[in-house]
Amino acid sequence: MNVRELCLGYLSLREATGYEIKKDFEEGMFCHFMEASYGSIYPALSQLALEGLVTVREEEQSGKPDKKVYSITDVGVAALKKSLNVLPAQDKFKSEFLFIMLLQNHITVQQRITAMEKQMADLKADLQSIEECRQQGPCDEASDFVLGYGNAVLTAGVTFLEDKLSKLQAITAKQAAE
Amino acid sequence: MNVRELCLGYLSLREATGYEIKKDFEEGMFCHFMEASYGSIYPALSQLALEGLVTVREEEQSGKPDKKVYSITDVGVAALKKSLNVLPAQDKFKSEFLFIMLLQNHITVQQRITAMEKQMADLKADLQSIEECRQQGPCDEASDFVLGYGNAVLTAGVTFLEDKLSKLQAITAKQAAE
DNA sequence: TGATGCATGTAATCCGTTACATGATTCA
DNA sequence: TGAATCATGTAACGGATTACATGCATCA
Repeated sequence: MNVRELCLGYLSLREATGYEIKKDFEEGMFCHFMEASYGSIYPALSQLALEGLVTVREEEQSGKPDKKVYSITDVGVAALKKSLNVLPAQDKFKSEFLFIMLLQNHITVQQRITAMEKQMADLKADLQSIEECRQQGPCDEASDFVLGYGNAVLTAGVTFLEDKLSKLQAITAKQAAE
Repeated sequence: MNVRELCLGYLSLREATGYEIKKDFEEGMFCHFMEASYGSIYPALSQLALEGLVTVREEEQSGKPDKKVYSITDVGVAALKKSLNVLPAQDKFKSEFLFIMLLQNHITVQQRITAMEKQMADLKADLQSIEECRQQGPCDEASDFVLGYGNAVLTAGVTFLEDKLSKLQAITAKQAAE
C-alpha cells in the first residue's frame, strides 16, 4: 500500500485537491491509521492523472490560490477494485512510547509519568477527532466501522493507561507524604 | 527513533547478537510495536561499535557459525538515557485493513468477511505471542506494562471485530436461507 | 507586521527493505 | 535430498520525508 493507492482510494469517496487529501490524513477520517506528506501526494496525483486513473479540473478562486480538483475515472475505479482484492498486509504499529516504557529502568519515575501523560493526551486527541468526524460526516456503514474500530482500540489504551497512571501517582503521593 | 537507537535500547536489557535482536523483533517482546530487518540491524551494530557505544565479542560455536555478541558500554547507556529523555513521538498506526473497510462499497460481502477474518487471525496471533512472552520471560514491571498494553489494545480490536463479524455472518446466513 | 491558512510543487536526502551471497548442520 | 535454523553481511533500489520555493489573504 503506497501513497498512490491511498490517493486513488480517497478519490473514490469524493473528489478532492491534494491539499484536502493531506488535511484528511492529518485531521479527518484517515488520520488515525494512515499518513502521507505533500511531497508524496502531489507527485502521486500527477502520476495517476498521466495514467488516466483520475482527471484534473483547475478551479480559480477569488482571494485564494487556484486549485486542482482530482476525480477518479472508471479506469481508476477498476484499478482500485483490483488492488482491494489483495488481502491486506498486517497492521503496522510503531510505538516509541512502549519502547521507553520497556526501558523504564533507565529513567526517573517523574519522566515515566510525563511520558504516560503525553501518551494519554495523544490518545485522547485522536478520540476527540474521531468524535468530530462522527458529528460532521455522513454516517454510512463504512465510516462507522472505521471510526468504531479506532474508538475501541484507543479507548482500550486510555483505560489501561488511566489505571497504571493512577496507581503510580498514588505511590508517588504517598512517598511525598512520608 | 531509528534502528540504531532501537538496537542500543535492546542491548541495554541484555547482550545479544544481531540475529537474536531480529528474532525478538519478529516473535519476542518487541514484535507488536517495532520492527527492523537484518539489512538495517547489522550496519547499525557495526556503527555503534565504531563509536564505542557497544563492544563486540566474537564467539566460536561447534556446529554453528561463529557469532558476534554485542554488549552496551557505559558511554552507550549514557547516550541511551539522553535519547530517552526526549518525549516519544506519537504512535504510528498503519492499517490497510481499515483502508479496505472504508472502501467496502467497492468489494463484495464475501471479500469483506474474508478481510475481517484475516484481521482477526492476525490479532489473535499477536495475542498468542504476547501470551508466550508472559509465560517464558522474566516478569518484571517494564515488560509487564508493555505486554499488558499490547494485550489491552489487541483484545479491544478482537472484541470489536467479533461483534461485527457475527452480525455480518448472521445476515448472510439469513439471506442464504431465503 | 508577523503568523496562519490556502494552495502547489520540486530536489535533496535519508532510512530502510529486498535481494543476493555464503556456509555448516540438523531434521524429515 | 531438500528444507529449516543459525549466522553475518553488502549493494541496489525504492519510497517517503524534509526542506525549500512561491504567493496571496486574513486576522491579531
